[in-house]
Amino acid sequence: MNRSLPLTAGKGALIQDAVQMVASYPKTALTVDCVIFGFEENELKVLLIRSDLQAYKGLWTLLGDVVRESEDLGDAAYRVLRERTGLNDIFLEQVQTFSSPGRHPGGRVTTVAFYSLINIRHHRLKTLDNEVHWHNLQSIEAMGFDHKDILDVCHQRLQRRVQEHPLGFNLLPDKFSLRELQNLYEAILDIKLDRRNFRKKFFSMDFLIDTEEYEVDVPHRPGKLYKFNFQKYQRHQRKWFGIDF
Amino acid sequence: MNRSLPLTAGKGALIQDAVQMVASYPKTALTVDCVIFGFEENELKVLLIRSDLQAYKGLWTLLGDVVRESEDLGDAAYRVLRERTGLNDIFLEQVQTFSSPGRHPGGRVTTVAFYSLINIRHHRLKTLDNEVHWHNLQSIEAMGFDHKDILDVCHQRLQRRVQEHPLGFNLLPDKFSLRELQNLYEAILDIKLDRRNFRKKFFSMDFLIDTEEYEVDVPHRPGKLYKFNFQKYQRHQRKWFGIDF
DNA sequence: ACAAAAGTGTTGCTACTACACCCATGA
DNA sequence: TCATGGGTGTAGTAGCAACACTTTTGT
Repeated sequence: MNRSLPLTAGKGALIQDAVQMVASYPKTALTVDCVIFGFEENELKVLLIRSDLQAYKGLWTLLGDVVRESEDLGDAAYRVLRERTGLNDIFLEQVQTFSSPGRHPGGRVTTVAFYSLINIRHHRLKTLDNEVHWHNLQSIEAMGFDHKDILDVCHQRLQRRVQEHPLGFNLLPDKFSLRELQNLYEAILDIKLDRRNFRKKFFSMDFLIDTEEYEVDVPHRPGKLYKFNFQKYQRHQRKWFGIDF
Repeated sequence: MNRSLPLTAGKGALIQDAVQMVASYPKTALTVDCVIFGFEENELKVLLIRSDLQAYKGLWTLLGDVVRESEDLGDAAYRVLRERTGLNDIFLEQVQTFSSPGRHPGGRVTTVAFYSLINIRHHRLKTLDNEVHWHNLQSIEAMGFDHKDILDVCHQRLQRRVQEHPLGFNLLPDKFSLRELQNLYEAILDIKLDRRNFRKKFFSMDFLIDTEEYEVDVPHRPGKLYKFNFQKYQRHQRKWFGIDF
Protein backbone atom coordinates (compact mmCIF):
# COMPACT_ATOMS: atom_id res chain seq x y z
CA MET A 1 0.00 0.00 0.00
CA ASN A 2 1.16 3.48 -0.85
CA ARG A 3 2.06 5.17 2.40
CA SER A 4 1.84 8.62 0.87
CA LEU A 5 -1.92 8.37 0.38
CA PRO A 6 -3.89 10.60 2.73
CA LEU A 7 -4.74 8.65 5.84
CA THR A 8 -8.42 9.39 5.59
CA ALA A 9 -8.66 7.97 2.09
CA GLY A 10 -6.84 4.84 3.14
CA LYS A 11 -8.90 4.49 6.22
CA GLY A 12 -12.14 4.98 4.34
CA ALA A 13 -11.22 2.25 1.90
CA LEU A 14 -10.29 -0.16 4.62
CA ILE A 15 -13.47 0.35 6.58
CA GLN A 16 -15.42 -0.22 3.41
CA ASP A 17 -14.17 -3.81 3.41
CA ALA A 18 -15.45 -4.30 6.88
CA VAL A 19 -18.82 -2.84 6.07
CA GLN A 20 -19.29 -5.24 3.21
CA MET A 21 -18.22 -8.12 5.36
CA VAL A 22 -20.61 -7.29 8.15
CA ALA A 23 -23.41 -6.68 5.68
CA SER A 24 -23.08 -10.29 4.54
CA TYR A 25 -23.57 -11.72 8.05
CA PRO A 26 -26.92 -13.11 9.19
CA LYS A 27 -28.72 -10.68 11.44
CA THR A 28 -30.75 -11.06 14.58
CA ALA A 29 -33.00 -8.80 16.61
CA LEU A 30 -31.45 -7.77 19.91
CA THR A 31 -33.32 -7.15 23.14
CA VAL A 32 -32.63 -6.76 26.82
CA ASP A 33 -34.68 -8.39 29.56
CA CYS A 34 -34.50 -7.13 33.12
CA VAL A 35 -35.13 -9.25 36.16
CA ILE A 36 -36.03 -6.59 38.68
CA PHE A 37 -35.94 -7.92 42.21
CA GLY A 38 -37.70 -6.32 45.13
CA PHE A 39 -38.27 -7.25 48.76
CA GLU A 40 -41.45 -6.81 50.74
CA GLU A 41 -43.19 -8.66 53.56
CA ASN A 42 -40.14 -10.86 53.97
CA GLU A 43 -40.47 -12.20 50.47
CA LEU A 44 -38.23 -11.82 47.49
CA LYS A 45 -40.29 -10.48 44.60
CA VAL A 46 -39.82 -9.84 40.95
CA LEU A 47 -41.50 -7.35 38.66
CA LEU A 48 -43.41 -8.91 35.76
CA ILE A 49 -45.88 -7.90 33.08
CA ARG A 50 -48.39 -9.75 30.98
CA SER A 51 -46.91 -10.76 27.67
CA ASP A 52 -47.36 -8.31 24.83
CA LEU A 53 -47.65 -11.24 22.54
CA GLN A 54 -50.88 -12.98 21.69
CA ALA A 55 -48.97 -16.22 21.43
CA TYR A 56 -48.25 -16.06 25.16
CA LYS A 57 -51.54 -14.55 26.15
CA GLY A 58 -52.06 -14.69 29.88
CA LEU A 59 -48.49 -15.58 30.68
CA TRP A 60 -46.17 -13.34 32.64
CA THR A 61 -42.90 -12.14 31.23
CA LEU A 62 -39.91 -10.08 32.23
CA LEU A 63 -39.62 -6.39 31.45
CA GLY A 64 -37.68 -6.04 28.28
CA ASP A 65 -37.32 -4.01 25.16
CA VAL A 66 -35.55 -3.85 21.88
CA VAL A 67 -32.04 -2.42 21.91
CA ARG A 68 -32.12 0.64 19.69
CA GLU A 69 -29.70 1.28 16.92
CA SER A 70 -26.57 2.81 18.37
CA GLU A 71 -27.70 2.08 21.91
CA ASP A 72 -25.43 0.22 24.27
CA LEU A 73 -26.71 -2.86 26.09
CA GLY A 74 -26.38 -1.36 29.53
CA ASP A 75 -28.06 1.82 28.36
CA ALA A 76 -30.98 -0.14 27.03
CA ALA A 77 -31.35 -2.02 30.29
CA TYR A 78 -31.21 1.20 32.29
CA ARG A 79 -33.81 2.65 29.98
CA VAL A 80 -36.19 -0.24 30.64
CA LEU A 81 -35.63 0.23 34.34
CA ARG A 82 -36.18 3.96 34.15
CA GLU A 83 -39.29 3.76 32.01
CA ARG A 84 -40.90 1.32 34.40
CA THR A 85 -39.73 2.44 37.79
CA GLY A 86 -38.33 5.93 37.29
CA LEU A 87 -35.08 4.77 38.79
CA ASN A 88 -31.63 5.61 37.65
CA ASP A 89 -28.23 4.92 39.11
CA ILE A 90 -29.26 1.59 40.45
CA PHE A 91 -27.25 -1.58 40.56
CA LEU A 92 -27.63 -3.49 37.32
CA GLU A 93 -25.62 -6.44 36.18
CA GLN A 94 -25.43 -8.26 32.88
CA VAL A 95 -25.92 -11.95 33.44
CA GLN A 96 -26.23 -14.02 30.31
CA THR A 97 -27.35 -13.95 26.72
CA PHE A 98 -30.07 -16.20 25.39
CA SER A 99 -30.31 -16.80 21.71
CA SER A 100 -31.85 -20.19 20.93
CA PRO A 101 -33.27 -19.89 17.45
CA GLY A 102 -36.65 -21.08 18.69
CA ARG A 103 -36.98 -18.96 21.80
CA HIS A 104 -39.22 -16.35 20.19
CA PRO A 105 -42.17 -17.29 17.99
CA GLY A 106 -41.57 -14.30 15.75
CA GLY A 107 -38.13 -15.35 14.57
CA ARG A 108 -34.68 -15.22 16.00
CA VAL A 109 -34.35 -12.77 18.87
CA THR A 110 -31.22 -12.57 20.94
CA THR A 111 -31.78 -11.26 24.42
CA VAL A 112 -29.29 -10.12 27.00
CA ALA A 113 -30.46 -10.67 30.55
CA PHE A 114 -29.77 -8.21 33.36
CA TYR A 115 -30.88 -8.12 36.92
CA SER A 116 -31.42 -5.24 39.26
CA LEU A 117 -32.44 -4.71 42.86
CA ILE A 118 -34.84 -2.04 43.96
CA ASN A 119 -36.57 -0.96 47.09
CA ILE A 120 -40.28 -1.50 46.53
CA ARG A 121 -41.49 0.90 49.20
CA HIS A 122 -39.49 3.84 48.02
CA HIS A 123 -40.71 3.97 44.45
CA ARG A 124 -44.08 3.89 42.84
CA LEU A 125 -44.19 2.35 39.38
CA LYS A 126 -44.26 4.84 36.54
CA THR A 127 -46.80 3.05 34.43
CA LEU A 128 -49.21 0.23 35.02
CA ASP A 129 -49.13 -1.04 31.44
CA ASN A 130 -49.56 -4.75 30.93
CA GLU A 131 -50.64 -5.20 34.55
CA VAL A 132 -47.11 -4.75 35.79
CA HIS A 133 -46.97 -6.40 39.22
CA TRP A 134 -44.64 -7.63 41.90
CA HIS A 135 -44.71 -11.41 42.14
CA ASN A 136 -43.52 -13.59 44.93
CA LEU A 137 -40.59 -15.48 43.51
CA GLN A 138 -41.73 -18.78 44.99
CA SER A 139 -45.13 -18.60 43.35
CA ILE A 140 -43.97 -18.17 39.79
CA GLU A 141 -44.56 -21.13 37.55
CA ALA A 142 -45.01 -20.89 33.81
CA MET A 143 -43.78 -17.80 32.01
CA GLY A 144 -43.72 -16.69 28.40
CA PHE A 145 -40.75 -17.35 26.12
CA ASP A 146 -37.81 -18.80 28.04
CA HIS A 147 -38.24 -16.21 30.74
CA LYS A 148 -38.50 -18.72 33.54
CA ASP A 149 -35.03 -19.95 32.66
CA ILE A 150 -33.75 -16.41 32.55
CA LEU A 151 -35.30 -15.68 35.90
CA ASP A 152 -33.75 -18.76 37.45
CA VAL A 153 -30.31 -17.97 36.12
CA CYS A 154 -30.55 -14.42 37.42
CA HIS A 155 -31.75 -15.60 40.79
CA GLN A 156 -28.78 -17.92 41.08
CA ARG A 157 -26.48 -15.08 40.16
CA LEU A 158 -28.07 -12.91 42.81
CA GLN A 159 -27.66 -15.62 45.42
CA ARG A 160 -24.00 -15.80 44.67
CA ARG A 161 -23.35 -12.07 44.47
CA VAL A 162 -25.18 -11.21 47.62
CA GLN A 163 -22.75 -13.32 49.59
CA GLU A 164 -19.75 -11.54 48.17
CA HIS A 165 -20.97 -7.98 47.83
CA PRO A 166 -23.30 -5.83 49.88
CA LEU A 167 -25.90 -5.66 47.15
CA GLY A 168 -28.78 -6.63 49.34
CA PHE A 169 -28.91 -3.19 50.90
CA ASN A 170 -30.38 -1.86 47.67
CA LEU A 171 -33.51 -3.78 48.56
CA LEU A 172 -33.90 -2.30 52.03
CA PRO A 173 -34.79 1.15 53.32
CA ASP A 174 -31.84 3.40 54.17
CA LYS A 175 -32.35 2.50 57.77
CA PHE A 176 -33.08 -1.08 58.61
CA SER A 177 -33.07 -3.44 61.54
CA LEU A 178 -30.88 -6.47 61.68
CA ARG A 179 -33.98 -8.60 61.60
CA GLU A 180 -34.95 -7.08 58.25
CA LEU A 181 -31.47 -7.68 56.95
CA GLN A 182 -31.54 -11.28 58.05
CA ASN A 183 -34.99 -11.81 56.58
CA LEU A 184 -33.65 -10.46 53.32
CA TYR A 185 -30.78 -12.91 53.25
CA GLU A 186 -33.01 -15.76 54.22
CA ALA A 187 -35.44 -14.87 51.43
CA ILE A 188 -32.79 -14.50 48.76
CA LEU A 189 -30.87 -17.61 49.72
CA ASP A 190 -33.92 -19.58 50.76
CA ILE A 191 -32.33 -20.86 53.95
CA LYS A 192 -32.61 -20.25 57.68
CA LEU A 193 -29.78 -18.61 59.57
CA ASP A 194 -28.84 -18.44 63.22
CA ARG A 195 -29.69 -14.97 64.47
CA ARG A 196 -26.77 -14.60 66.83
CA ASN A 197 -24.20 -15.70 64.32
CA PHE A 198 -25.74 -13.49 61.69
CA ARG A 199 -25.41 -10.47 63.95
CA LYS A 200 -21.88 -11.32 64.90
CA LYS A 201 -20.99 -11.67 61.26
CA PHE A 202 -22.29 -8.27 60.29
CA PHE A 203 -21.03 -6.47 63.34
CA SER A 204 -17.59 -7.94 62.89
CA MET A 205 -17.49 -6.73 59.28
CA ASP A 206 -17.99 -3.30 60.79
CA PHE A 207 -19.81 -1.73 57.87
CA LEU A 208 -22.99 -0.94 59.79
CA ILE A 209 -23.61 2.52 61.18
CA ASP A 210 -25.68 2.65 64.34
CA THR A 211 -28.28 5.40 63.78
CA GLU A 212 -29.34 5.42 67.44
CA GLU A 213 -32.90 5.14 66.16
CA TYR A 214 -35.37 2.33 66.73
CA GLU A 215 -38.18 0.67 64.88
CA VAL A 216 -41.62 2.14 65.48
CA ASP A 217 -45.08 0.60 65.37
CA VAL A 218 -43.83 -2.91 65.91
CA PRO A 219 -45.79 -5.11 68.33
CA HIS A 220 -42.73 -6.06 70.30
CA ARG A 221 -39.47 -4.65 71.52
CA PRO A 222 -38.22 -2.37 68.75
CA GLY A 223 -34.89 -3.12 67.15
CA LYS A 224 -32.15 -0.66 66.46
CA LEU A 225 -31.89 0.80 63.00
CA TYR A 226 -28.67 0.77 61.01
CA LYS A 227 -27.31 2.18 57.80
CA PHE A 228 -24.76 0.55 55.59
CA ASN A 229 -21.43 2.35 55.40
CA PHE A 230 -20.84 2.28 51.66
CA GLN A 231 -17.90 4.65 51.94
CA LYS A 232 -16.02 2.41 54.28
CA TYR A 233 -16.86 -0.58 52.13
CA GLN A 234 -15.46 1.15 49.05
CA ARG A 235 -12.13 1.71 50.75
CA HIS A 236 -12.01 -1.88 51.83
CA GLN A 237 -9.80 -4.04 49.65
CA ARG A 238 -11.23 -7.46 49.11
CA LYS A 239 -8.73 -10.11 49.97
CA TRP A 240 -7.98 -12.51 47.26
CA PHE A 241 -7.53 -16.22 46.99
CA GLY A 242 -8.91 -19.19 48.73
CA ILE A 243 -9.31 -22.37 46.75
CA ASP A 244 -12.49 -24.06 47.84
CA PHE A 245 -14.17 -26.57 45.57
CA MET B 1 -61.60 -14.97 18.87
CA ASN B 2 -63.41 -17.99 17.52
CA ARG B 3 -62.38 -20.97 19.58
CA SER B 4 -63.71 -23.44 17.06
CA LEU B 5 -61.07 -22.55 14.50
CA PRO B 6 -58.54 -25.31 13.94
CA LEU B 7 -55.66 -24.87 16.34
CA THR B 8 -53.09 -24.70 13.62
CA ALA B 9 -54.91 -21.89 11.89
CA GLY B 10 -55.25 -19.98 15.11
CA LYS B 11 -51.69 -20.61 16.02
CA GLY B 12 -50.50 -19.61 12.60
CA ALA B 13 -52.34 -16.34 12.86
CA LEU B 14 -50.89 -15.58 16.24
CA ILE B 15 -47.35 -16.32 15.25
CA GLN B 16 -47.83 -14.08 12.28
CA ASP B 17 -48.25 -11.15 14.69
CA ALA B 18 -45.00 -12.01 16.32
CA VAL B 19 -43.21 -12.35 13.03
CA GLN B 20 -44.30 -8.92 11.94
CA MET B 21 -43.26 -7.49 15.28
CA VAL B 22 -39.82 -9.04 15.17
CA ALA B 23 -39.39 -8.00 11.55
CA SER B 24 -39.78 -4.38 12.60
CA TYR B 25 -36.93 -4.54 15.13
CA PRO B 26 -33.46 -3.26 14.34
CA LYS B 27 -31.06 -6.08 13.57
CA THR B 28 -27.46 -6.76 14.45
CA ALA B 29 -24.87 -9.24 13.33
CA LEU B 30 -24.12 -11.85 15.99
CA THR B 31 -20.77 -13.49 16.59
CA VAL B 32 -19.01 -15.54 19.21
CA ASP B 33 -15.45 -14.94 20.37
CA CYS B 34 -13.54 -17.63 22.22
CA VAL B 35 -10.77 -16.97 24.67
CA ILE B 36 -8.92 -20.25 24.55
CA PHE B 37 -6.52 -20.62 27.44
CA GLY B 38 -3.61 -23.01 27.49
CA PHE B 39 -0.72 -23.69 29.84
CA GLU B 40 2.88 -24.39 28.89
CA GLU B 41 6.28 -23.67 30.39
CA ASN B 42 4.63 -22.44 33.54
CA GLU B 43 2.88 -19.66 31.69
CA LEU B 44 -0.78 -19.08 31.04
CA LYS B 45 -1.30 -18.68 27.31
CA VAL B 46 -4.08 -17.74 24.99
CA LEU B 47 -4.69 -18.67 21.38
CA LEU B 48 -4.83 -15.70 18.98
CA ILE B 49 -4.84 -15.02 15.27
CA ARG B 50 -3.97 -12.05 13.13
CA SER B 51 -7.03 -9.99 12.39
CA ASP B 52 -8.88 -10.83 9.20
CA LEU B 53 -9.65 -7.18 8.85
CA GLN B 54 -7.44 -4.76 7.01
CA ALA B 55 -8.49 -2.10 9.47
CA TYR B 56 -6.70 -3.99 12.24
CA LYS B 57 -3.85 -5.20 10.11
CA GLY B 58 -1.07 -6.60 12.24
CA LEU B 59 -3.11 -6.76 15.42
CA TRP B 60 -3.98 -9.97 17.17
CA THR B 61 -7.55 -10.97 17.83
CA LEU B 62 -9.52 -13.73 19.47
CA LEU B 63 -10.85 -16.69 17.58
CA GLY B 64 -14.39 -15.96 16.62
CA ASP B 65 -16.99 -16.49 14.00
CA VAL B 66 -20.44 -15.49 12.94
CA VAL B 67 -23.30 -17.34 14.57
CA ARG B 68 -25.17 -19.07 11.78
CA GLU B 69 -28.87 -18.84 11.27
CA SER B 70 -30.55 -21.37 13.53
CA GLU B 71 -27.33 -22.06 15.39
CA ASP B 72 -27.23 -21.79 19.15
CA LEU B 73 -24.58 -19.66 20.83
CA GLY B 74 -22.90 -22.54 22.59
CA ASP B 75 -22.92 -24.57 19.40
CA ALA B 76 -21.23 -21.76 17.53
CA ALA B 77 -18.56 -21.44 20.19
CA TYR B 78 -17.94 -25.19 20.16
CA ARG B 79 -17.70 -25.05 16.41
CA VAL B 80 -15.00 -22.37 16.55
CA LEU B 81 -13.14 -24.48 19.07
CA ARG B 82 -13.48 -27.62 17.00
CA GLU B 83 -12.49 -26.00 13.75
CA ARG B 84 -9.33 -24.61 15.29
CA THR B 85 -8.26 -27.27 17.72
CA GLY B 86 -10.21 -30.37 16.78
CA LEU B 87 -11.48 -30.55 20.32
CA ASN B 88 -14.96 -31.37 21.42
CA ASP B 89 -16.46 -31.95 24.83
CA ILE B 90 -14.26 -29.39 26.45
CA PHE B 91 -15.18 -26.99 29.16
CA LEU B 92 -16.65 -23.82 27.67
CA GLU B 93 -18.38 -21.05 29.53
CA GLN B 94 -20.33 -18.06 28.31
CA VAL B 95 -18.99 -14.94 29.97
CA GLN B 96 -20.37 -11.70 28.67
CA THR B 97 -21.84 -10.01 25.63
CA PHE B 98 -20.24 -6.99 24.03
CA SER B 99 -22.32 -4.82 21.78
CA SER B 100 -21.10 -1.23 21.76
CA PRO B 101 -22.29 0.26 18.50
CA GLY B 102 -18.75 1.34 17.62
CA ARG B 103 -16.87 -1.82 18.52
CA HIS B 104 -16.63 -3.06 14.93
CA PRO B 105 -15.65 -0.80 12.06
CA GLY B 106 -18.04 -2.58 9.70
CA GLY B 107 -21.21 -1.73 11.59
CA ARG B 108 -22.90 -3.04 14.64
CA VAL B 109 -21.76 -6.48 15.63
CA THR B 110 -22.84 -8.09 18.88
CA THR B 111 -20.42 -10.66 20.17
CA VAL B 112 -20.85 -13.21 22.91
CA ALA B 113 -17.60 -14.05 24.69
CA PHE B 114 -16.76 -17.57 25.84
CA TYR B 115 -13.67 -19.01 27.37
CA SER B 116 -12.26 -22.49 27.26
CA LEU B 117 -9.30 -24.36 28.67
CA ILE B 118 -7.24 -26.80 26.69
CA ASN B 119 -4.13 -28.81 27.12
CA ILE B 120 -1.58 -27.48 24.64
CA ARG B 121 0.62 -30.55 24.51
CA HIS B 122 -2.14 -32.98 23.78
CA HIS B 123 -3.50 -31.36 20.66
CA ARG B 124 -1.99 -30.01 17.52
CA LEU B 125 -3.85 -27.11 15.92
CA LYS B 126 -6.03 -28.08 13.00
CA THR B 127 -5.16 -25.15 10.81
CA LEU B 128 -2.51 -22.51 10.86
CA ASP B 129 -4.62 -19.84 9.17
CA ASN B 130 -3.97 -16.28 10.19
CA GLU B 131 -0.79 -17.25 12.01
CA VAL B 132 -2.74 -18.80 14.86
CA HIS B 133 -0.38 -18.84 17.86
CA TRP B 134 -0.21 -19.30 21.56
CA HIS B 135 0.63 -16.04 23.32
CA ASN B 136 1.88 -15.53 26.81
CA LEU B 137 -0.91 -13.73 28.58
CA GLN B 138 1.43 -11.26 30.26
CA SER B 139 2.93 -10.14 26.97
CA ILE B 140 -0.28 -9.16 25.24
CA GLU B 141 -0.77 -5.46 24.73
CA ALA B 142 -2.87 -3.99 21.92
CA MET B 143 -5.45 -6.17 20.23
CA GLY B 144 -7.96 -5.58 17.47
CA PHE B 145 -11.54 -4.50 18.20
CA ASP B 146 -12.29 -4.54 21.93
CA HIS B 147 -10.68 -7.93 22.24
CA LYS B 148 -8.28 -6.89 24.97
CA ASP B 149 -11.27 -5.99 27.15
CA ILE B 150 -12.90 -9.30 26.34
CA LEU B 151 -9.71 -11.14 27.17
CA ASP B 152 -9.37 -9.33 30.50
CA VAL B 153 -12.95 -10.04 31.49
CA CYS B 154 -12.54 -13.71 30.61
CA HIS B 155 -9.29 -13.95 32.53
CA GLN B 156 -10.94 -12.49 35.61
CA ARG B 157 -13.76 -14.99 35.25
CA LEU B 158 -11.25 -17.79 34.99
CA GLN B 159 -9.40 -16.61 38.10
CA ARG B 160 -12.63 -16.71 40.02
CA ARG B 161 -13.87 -20.05 38.71
CA VAL B 162 -10.65 -21.88 39.15
CA GLN B 163 -10.85 -21.26 42.87
CA GLU B 164 -14.31 -22.73 43.10
CA HIS B 165 -14.21 -25.53 40.57
CA PRO B 166 -11.53 -27.93 39.47
CA LEU B 167 -11.32 -26.46 36.00
CA GLY B 168 -7.60 -26.07 35.97
CA PHE B 169 -7.09 -29.77 35.39
CA ASN B 170 -8.25 -29.31 31.83
CA LEU B 171 -5.00 -27.47 31.22
CA LEU B 172 -2.77 -30.23 32.56
CA PRO B 173 -1.88 -33.70 31.31
CA ASP B 174 -3.94 -36.56 32.75
CA LYS B 175 -1.12 -37.24 35.13
CA PHE B 176 0.59 -34.31 36.74
CA SER B 177 2.83 -33.51 39.64
CA LEU B 178 1.80 -31.24 42.45
CA ARG B 179 4.46 -28.82 41.37
CA GLU B 180 2.80 -28.55 37.96
CA LEU B 181 -0.54 -28.02 39.60
CA GLN B 182 0.81 -25.30 41.82
CA ASN B 183 2.57 -23.62 38.91
CA LEU B 184 -0.73 -23.61 37.09
CA TYR B 185 -2.53 -21.89 39.94
CA GLU B 186 0.25 -19.42 40.36
CA ALA B 187 0.16 -18.59 36.66
CA ILE B 188 -3.61 -18.20 36.48
CA LEU B 189 -3.91 -16.19 39.67
CA ASP B 190 -0.61 -14.38 39.25
CA ILE B 191 0.44 -14.93 42.85
CA LYS B 192 2.91 -17.04 44.79
CA LEU B 193 1.68 -19.79 47.08
CA ASP B 194 3.26 -21.70 49.93
CA ARG B 195 4.12 -25.14 48.70
CA ARG B 196 3.32 -26.98 51.92
CA ASN B 197 -0.02 -25.34 52.41
CA PHE B 198 -0.89 -25.89 48.78
CA ARG B 199 -0.21 -29.61 49.10
CA LYS B 200 -2.12 -29.87 52.32
CA LYS B 201 -5.06 -28.13 50.73
CA PHE B 202 -5.28 -30.49 47.80
CA PHE B 203 -4.60 -33.63 49.77
CA SER B 204 -7.22 -32.70 52.29
CA MET B 205 -9.79 -32.23 49.53
CA ASP B 206 -9.05 -35.84 48.68
CA PHE B 207 -9.78 -35.65 44.98
CA LEU B 208 -6.31 -36.66 43.84
CA ILE B 209 -5.55 -40.22 42.83
CA ASP B 210 -2.00 -41.38 43.47
CA THR B 211 -0.87 -43.11 40.27
CA GLU B 212 2.27 -44.55 41.93
CA GLU B 213 4.18 -43.16 38.98
CA TYR B 214 6.88 -40.52 38.99
CA GLU B 215 8.12 -37.77 36.75
CA VAL B 216 10.85 -38.76 34.33
CA ASP B 217 13.63 -36.78 32.69
CA VAL B 218 13.66 -34.10 35.33
CA PRO B 219 17.07 -32.90 36.54
CA HIS B 220 16.20 -33.40 40.19
CA ARG B 221 14.25 -35.67 42.43
CA PRO B 222 11.13 -36.70 40.50
CA GLY B 223 7.74 -35.92 41.94
CA LYS B 224 4.79 -38.27 42.17
CA LEU B 225 2.14 -38.10 39.49
CA TYR B 226 -1.54 -37.76 40.29
CA LYS B 227 -4.83 -37.83 38.47
CA PHE B 228 -7.89 -35.84 39.39
CA ASN B 229 -10.82 -37.90 40.59
CA PHE B 230 -13.64 -36.30 38.62
CA GLN B 231 -16.09 -39.01 39.64
CA LYS B 232 -15.62 -38.36 43.29
CA TYR B 233 -15.85 -34.64 42.69
CA GLN B 234 -19.15 -35.07 40.88
CA ARG B 235 -20.70 -36.85 43.83
CA HIS B 236 -19.49 -34.19 46.17
CA GLN B 237 -22.19 -31.73 47.14
CA ARG B 238 -20.88 -28.20 47.34
CA LYS B 239 -21.74 -26.67 50.66
CA TRP B 240 -23.65 -23.49 50.49
CA PHE B 241 -23.51 -20.15 52.19
CA GLY B 242 -20.84 -18.03 53.69
CA ILE B 243 -21.29 -14.29 53.53
CA ASP B 244 -17.92 -12.73 52.95
CA PHE B 245 -17.69 -9.25 51.51
C1' DA C 1 29.88 -33.35 46.42
C1' DC C 2 26.64 -30.44 44.88
C1' DA C 3 22.42 -28.50 43.01
C1' DA C 4 17.52 -28.66 42.83
C1' DA C 5 13.34 -29.69 43.93
C1' DA C 6 10.39 -33.24 46.75
C1' DG C 7 8.45 -34.13 50.76
C1' DT C 8 6.95 -33.37 55.59
C1' DG C 9 4.69 -31.17 60.97
C1' DT C 10 3.74 -27.96 64.34
C1' DT C 11 2.04 -23.90 66.35
C1' DG C 12 -0.80 -19.95 66.72
C1' DC C 13 -4.56 -17.62 65.16
C1' DT C 14 -9.03 -16.62 63.19
C1' DA C 15 -13.48 -17.66 62.13
C1' DC C 16 -17.32 -20.48 62.22
C1' DT C 17 -20.98 -23.36 64.61
C1' DA C 18 -24.13 -24.56 68.05
C1' DC C 19 -26.62 -23.37 71.64
C1' DA C 20 -30.03 -20.79 76.01
C1' DC C 21 -31.22 -17.16 78.73
C1' DC C 22 -32.72 -12.50 80.10
C1' DC C 23 -34.70 -7.98 78.36
C1' DA C 24 -37.78 -4.44 76.52
C1' DT C 25 -41.95 -3.36 74.51
C1' DG C 26 -46.96 -3.41 73.11
C1' DA C 27 -51.33 -5.53 73.74
C1' DT D 1 -49.02 -10.89 82.58
C1' DC D 2 -48.12 -12.51 78.49
C1' DA D 3 -46.45 -12.90 73.85
C1' DT D 4 -43.02 -11.50 70.73
C1' DG D 5 -38.92 -10.75 69.09
C1' DG D 6 -34.37 -8.06 70.64
C1' DG D 7 -30.14 -8.62 72.45
C1' DT D 8 -26.02 -11.11 74.31
C1' DG D 9 -21.57 -14.89 75.39
C1' DT D 10 -19.08 -19.04 75.45
C1' DA D 11 -16.89 -23.27 74.34
C1' DG D 12 -15.54 -26.35 70.87
C1' DT D 13 -13.89 -27.02 66.34
C1' DA D 14 -11.94 -26.51 61.67
C1' DG D 15 -9.16 -24.39 58.65
C1' DC D 16 -5.56 -21.28 57.38
C1' DA D 17 -0.90 -18.94 57.52
C1' DA D 18 3.72 -19.00 58.61
C1' DC D 19 7.68 -21.27 58.90
C1' DA D 20 12.83 -24.88 58.12
C1' DC D 21 14.84 -29.06 57.69
C1' DT D 22 15.67 -33.72 55.68
C1' DT D 23 15.42 -36.71 51.48
C1' DT D 24 15.99 -38.12 46.85
C1' DT D 25 17.65 -37.82 42.47
C1' DG D 26 20.67 -36.24 38.42
C1' DT D 27 24.99 -34.28 37.10
